[in-house]
Amino acid sequence: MVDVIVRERRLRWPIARHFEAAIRGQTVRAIDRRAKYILIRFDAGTVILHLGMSGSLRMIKVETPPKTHDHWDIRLDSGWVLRYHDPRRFGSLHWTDADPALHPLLDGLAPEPLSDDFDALYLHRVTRRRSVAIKHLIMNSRLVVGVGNIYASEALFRARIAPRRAARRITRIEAAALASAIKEVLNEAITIGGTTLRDYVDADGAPGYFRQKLFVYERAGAACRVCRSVVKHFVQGQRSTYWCSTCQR
DNA sequence: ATGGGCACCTGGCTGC
DNA sequence: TGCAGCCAGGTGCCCA
Repeated sequence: MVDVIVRERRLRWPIARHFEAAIRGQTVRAIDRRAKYILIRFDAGTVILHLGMSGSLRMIKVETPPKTHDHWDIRLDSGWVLRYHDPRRFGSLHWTDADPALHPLLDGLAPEPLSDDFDALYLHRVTRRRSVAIKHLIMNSRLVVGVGNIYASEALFRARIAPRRAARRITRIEAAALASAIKEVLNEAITIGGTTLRDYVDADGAPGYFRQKLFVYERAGAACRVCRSVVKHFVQGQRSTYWCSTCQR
């Protein structure tokens, strides 16, 4: 049976008034994930949470005093607490008593990138008749999920595709290379614990080591690890893009 | 339907 | 040392 303490309701969306009452006294049945949303399933419904840019979850003992930006706790009978910390408050916390797949935040999300549903054929199909830059497209969660700003640049580098290319100009062969590159980048990053740029740590406090594997992200001005040309940087849709104009076409 | 831009925040770093 | 300005790992929403 869990108890819930909310200290700060003002996340990306305000935490609903009925949130605590909805889950108090229930038992956690399963933990799942859809795109970057974490799902905590109870008998009567599901908690849907997102870490945003700066959110983190930690299991701590109940007597540990909360720090600044520790916005909510889910307290377990065992004396352990799942505590959410998020300085920028871009994360979110929702409750649904319906099928979470039908929740507005999850309904309409693209297939899981590591599943068989996400493949060359799918990616080629969704790029048809779209003029948006390919980098922008692979960060659109209705078409591709799991690819944030770092992995977008990295996947395009591996697929040798220039980030500003119009999606509709991507060939079948390139779509295949890109779908593979996305799977590869995500799999490798997950295996070594993600990407720590500044302060990201996992649940045990360990940093992710994918930063050492980055080919272009945050390497502007440095030599391309493949061809030794200078890695370039520009701002695309308010986000930093990094690429090698020799390797990527 | 698609695409572009903005919004939500704090903190860390840089340069004056 | 202080402070202003800029940038950041995400993504939904509004408007053209």
